[in-house]
Amino acid sequence: MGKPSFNKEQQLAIRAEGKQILVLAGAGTGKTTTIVGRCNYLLSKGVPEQSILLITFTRRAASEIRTRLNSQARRRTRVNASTFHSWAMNLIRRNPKVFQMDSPTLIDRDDMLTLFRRFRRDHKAKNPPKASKLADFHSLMINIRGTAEDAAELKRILTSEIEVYESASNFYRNYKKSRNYIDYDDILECLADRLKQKELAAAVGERFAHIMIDEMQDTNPLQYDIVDALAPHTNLFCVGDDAQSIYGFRGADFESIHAFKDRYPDANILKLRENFRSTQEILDVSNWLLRQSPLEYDKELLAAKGKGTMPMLCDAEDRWDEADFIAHKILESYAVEDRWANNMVLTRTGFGARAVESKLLELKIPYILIGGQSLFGARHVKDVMSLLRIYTNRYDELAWMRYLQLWRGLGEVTADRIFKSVALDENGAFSKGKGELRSVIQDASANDDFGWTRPLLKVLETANTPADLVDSAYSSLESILSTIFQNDHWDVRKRDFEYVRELATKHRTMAGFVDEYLLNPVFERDKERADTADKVRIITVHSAKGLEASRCFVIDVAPGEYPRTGSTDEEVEEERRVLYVALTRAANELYITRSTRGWSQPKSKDDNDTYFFNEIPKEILAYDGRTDDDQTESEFKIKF
DNA sequence: GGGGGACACCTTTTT
DNA sequence: GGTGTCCCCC
Repeated sequence: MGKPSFNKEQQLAIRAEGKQILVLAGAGTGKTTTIVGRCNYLLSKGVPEQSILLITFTRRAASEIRTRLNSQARRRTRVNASTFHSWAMNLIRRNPKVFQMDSPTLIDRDDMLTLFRRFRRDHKAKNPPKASKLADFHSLMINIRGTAEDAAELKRILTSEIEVYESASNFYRNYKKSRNYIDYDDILECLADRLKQKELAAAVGERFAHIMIDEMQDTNPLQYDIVDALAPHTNLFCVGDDAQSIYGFRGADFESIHAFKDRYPDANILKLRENFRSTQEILDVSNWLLRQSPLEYDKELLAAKGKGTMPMLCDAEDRWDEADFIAHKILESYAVEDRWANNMVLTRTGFGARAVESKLLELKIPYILIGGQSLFGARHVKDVMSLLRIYTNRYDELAWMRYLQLWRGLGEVTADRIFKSVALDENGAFSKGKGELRSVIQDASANDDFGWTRPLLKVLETANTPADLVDSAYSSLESILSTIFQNDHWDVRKRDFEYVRELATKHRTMAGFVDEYLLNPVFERDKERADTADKVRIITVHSAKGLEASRCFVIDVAPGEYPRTGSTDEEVEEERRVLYVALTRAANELYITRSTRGWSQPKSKDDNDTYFFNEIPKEILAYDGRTDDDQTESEFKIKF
């Protein structure tokens, strides 16, 4: 990240004129560099920092950009780099009247699933699908701004089943509304709907006169509605690559980027073609993968740095053998390079890298795992946060239910009764008239057989900085939590609260803190400053987009996994792009590993037929059998 | 009404 | 290996 230098195409993009600009940039062509360059260019022309808004799709990408901006400016800039969600949430929080949202409580996917589970229980007769399917369906419907039928078509749901999905969706929507909850999708929906008002769109567009959007291909219809509303009032600078569109499950359509010119007829479209990241051999394999697609990506990346070593496909016996191979390659390289962080292990799923993780642990190789469970998704943290959520919003039913059930002998039915008695009036409406939470709890404490009123009263006495509240909540729940988790790594879990407290010190209000931890999740094992530490990175492909490493291991590239068994044609293509993103993270060395006996064995013959690497030409990929020398063919009988 | 044991079923991906 | 769910007993 030294002094930035740009090639011709990048310079053109950085200085491009026009109200709407789209930069089509292949993998490794310096997208982030260009965005940061453009940003600095605008600043040098006198554009005020706070009128620049930089939108990314993951919090990781946002913080990456922020870091680069800060290091170049040698201070904290006031350029706003954030995800669509956290930017929109801030707008809404600061303007409750405009958005008609009076301090709503933000709920996460866990809460969402809890509600859909409740629906399933109450509607058993309808034989509803899994809560996660109901949730995905609802979310997709909102994100494509379509009807239940539209969502059903994308999800291949039978017409006869739409009704259940739709009624679950309605239940969920009504529930949120009655309790003043908003979820991730509501944040964007609320903004998109309100921006239909021209004056508001003009005001927001004026406030954020330059909006830059990274990974434009991941924009879904709901987000496009926001962009479209602002487009006449702001300057748009978008960067994207159709071949890296991997968020179809969230409603993004990779072809929408091709329609940019139709959407904005005066748009200025530019291209970045030169790849600075990888060796030609790595790009040859990546290019080959895209060429096999029936879709015309028209993408042949050319390596600016020329030739290097041949990527390698490695067949291991099982997951542990695969992990062993990777760990030893890393150890070998460390002996020469003296740097762990040159290595990145790319996994498709959060749990897929478990074998690698334990192997690294065993060999004492430092690593961080990115994209796993977030700190605030951990049960014990949610338990403590439920107490603080009640403090913030006494009508937060989900928090009450979780909190009350911490007590032994206090189950769902009793919890529900208590919640109703403290938060609702006789008509089931919020009991605004019942007085302060403190006096309500005090009244309840008279016949509290369990002791649930004590922590609440204690928290209510606490001076209200978020850090003090976290302390107070934790210390009053410590004994009960240590009992609950006594056989479940309590000693490890309890250490998390120090970190939660530290995070809380950065916030002035509890509501702001709660928002922040849901919108910018902190990853459990990401705690010790990922960016500065020298560690091997184990990361999901989705989180790795935009990142690179000198040596990459793409694991579990086996039949039945790439593409996944039972994928539709569209899904197969999305998975091809997922693999493409993974391959193009590598700068110098690329290892593609798979095992014949893992958890994901090919489930059918089809898996072998559709497998992406079936026909890979020998000339572009080296091969390591990992078994006896005479055995050159894997058990899959892959033509190689 | 709550707890606990036995069972099945998984496992995308992010905000 | 973990989690959700069902069912039976206190």
